[in-house]
Amino acid sequence: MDVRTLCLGVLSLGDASGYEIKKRLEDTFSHFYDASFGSIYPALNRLQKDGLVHCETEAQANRPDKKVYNLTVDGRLKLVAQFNNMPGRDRVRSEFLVAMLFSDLLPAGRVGEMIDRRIDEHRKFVAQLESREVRSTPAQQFVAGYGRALYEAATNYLQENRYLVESEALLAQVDNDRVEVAD
Amino acid sequence: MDVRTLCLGVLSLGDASGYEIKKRLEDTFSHFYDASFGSIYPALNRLQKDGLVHCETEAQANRPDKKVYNLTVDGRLKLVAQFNNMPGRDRVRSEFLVAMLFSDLLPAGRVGEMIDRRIDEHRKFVAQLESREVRSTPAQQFVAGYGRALYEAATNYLQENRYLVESEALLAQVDNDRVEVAD
DNA sequence: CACATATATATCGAATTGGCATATCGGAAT
DNA sequence: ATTCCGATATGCCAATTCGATATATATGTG
Repeated sequence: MDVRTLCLGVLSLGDASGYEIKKRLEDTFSHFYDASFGSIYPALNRLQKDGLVHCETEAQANRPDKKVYNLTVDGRLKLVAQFNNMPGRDRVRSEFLVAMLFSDLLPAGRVGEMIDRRIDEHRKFVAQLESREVRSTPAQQFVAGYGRALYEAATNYLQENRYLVESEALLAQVDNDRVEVAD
Repeated sequence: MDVRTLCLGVLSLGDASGYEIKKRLEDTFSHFYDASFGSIYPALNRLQKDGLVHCETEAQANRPDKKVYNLTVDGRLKLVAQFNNMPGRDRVRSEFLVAMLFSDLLPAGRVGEMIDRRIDEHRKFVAQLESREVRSTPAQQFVAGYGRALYEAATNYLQENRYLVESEALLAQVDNDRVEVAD
């Protein structure tokens, strides 16, 4: 699933400019997908070249012209065709978990700070999701609920198991002190 | 956090070749990080050029020479220095959830098939994690347990809420049938 | 006996990121 | 008062990363 397909998907929910596509990804997709401007704009250009989207330019005062894209029939067919393949594995990149894995290299207190911050981010995210969930389709509720369930599980896990990495960091610190004394 | 830093991290757990780094990522990191050979080998070359790792070549019969890397003092300092910054946001890419969001475009039965497969993958992953968890450090247990907690939460959520997207797909199918009849 | 999988490194085009440039407006902080 | 930041809007570009392919062989599987 590349950014082109993703753009087709977002556009199937309603016409949008590149900028608006990015915003909708941040609003609705942020917990399971994202894409940068540097990939969205070229993707739209190529989709247009391939006749999968149509573009109408709206002149704007004091801003670049707004280019509003909509799906063509070919674009809609292409989107549907993508779902013939089973979805690939999730790709996750968590700097937080890497940091936790190497928590014994972290300065004392840093691990706790990271976990506190993480829990706070999760709380904010769930609150944000719940504020939007009311007026959405079942499919959107399903995806939002999935995010909520996982963030809640993560928060619980962090609270109940943080001692595993916090005491570890503490012990490493004690070791450091001992070495310094030995020197 | 780029692949170079990641390689430093893996090497801090023990000397390894590029191939072995990839395997360790798949074993221990697979639920929260990955990297391809195409990024690992160039990363190791550059780390060597920058004096952050040292390389010893082991000749092998019928195979390319095995290049075993280990951290230099500078490399270890560099790794520790990375953790001065707070970890960035997790980046997730889930084709599965995109497919669920557009479940009304999927052929009937396909959604259920995708969810069944997904649950099965989660079950296998948890089993694999548990088989390794016994002989690991608290930090490794923490990270593995995080993965287990999230996969279990995801499995429960899927089982309890799949009706949201399966009935949706069903209704879309009914709509299609109606259109076909109307034609 | 054919085929997949594991071992091991390397290259290369294509995809993607993230920062910068451009231009203006409104609101918040100092 | 003024400076600075974020929102709006598109686009370019270097650096990074992916995914497929090449090369060569031994071992296990159907």
